[in-house]
Amino acid sequence: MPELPDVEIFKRYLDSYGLDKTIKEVEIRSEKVLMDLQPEEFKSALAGNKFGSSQRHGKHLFVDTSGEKWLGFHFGMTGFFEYLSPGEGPEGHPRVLFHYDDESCMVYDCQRKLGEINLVEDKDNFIARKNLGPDALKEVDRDKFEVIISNSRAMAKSTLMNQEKIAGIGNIYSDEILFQAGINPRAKASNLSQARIEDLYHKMNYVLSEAIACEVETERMPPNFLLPHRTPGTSCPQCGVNIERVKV
DNA sequence: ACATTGACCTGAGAGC
DNA sequence: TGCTCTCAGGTCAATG
Repeated sequence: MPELPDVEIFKRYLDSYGLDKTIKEVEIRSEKVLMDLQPEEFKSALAGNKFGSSQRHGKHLFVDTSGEKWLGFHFGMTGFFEYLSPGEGPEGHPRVLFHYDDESCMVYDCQRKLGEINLVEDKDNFIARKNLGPDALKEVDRDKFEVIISNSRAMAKSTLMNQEKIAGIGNIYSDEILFQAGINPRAKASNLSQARIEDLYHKMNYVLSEAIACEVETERMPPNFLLPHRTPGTSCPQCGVNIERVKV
């Protein structure tokens, strides 16, 4: 669920509530999301520090800790941040809690524990190690996009979702982008005409930036978006036919 | 190089 | 009410 637009909203949320405050203590309720990181190492790397600027790459969010390392957040399928004012307790599935010295708190919540938090020495290095492609919104221009698509022998949907080719797009938004472009998700990427690819490029930017502008709230999205009508049994926002589900 | 499947996790909701 | 089953959909590894 957290794809590029979601993570961008998480970034803005953290930027507005969580930066420049001293971290008093880090509470770890699930070591699972720290992967192979030692909890004590994690805590000591952060205690007394502050979150500074943050940078998003695809579905990853990197946060300056004013220490030697950055924090790398990934949100899996169910991750998000929740800011707690002093006195408020966490609800839901808090996994890691960053307690500030003013008694407020930034919570990393991840119900299914498929997300992860890493200490990252060098984020470019991290991106390279993970083989992440260029960020879909910031680092892919028209020409680069055309090369990526026309060189991919996979299905259009798989190509858009492949983080090594383009970083940031997942199941939901690949569907939306292809829907807006009128392209069958099963179509072979390299078979698309240049005109189709160019249109697809604009639709990718349109969908992603529109979703961010709506702060990822489905109710606020344009009426021609498929996203709020993904469940089978509802009708197409553009032509009215019943929505059916196919597995791609 | 790509498709497919299952594993990882957990809980909300459906159905009985 | 309470149980079990299905589903959600990001990433990775194994297999074809």
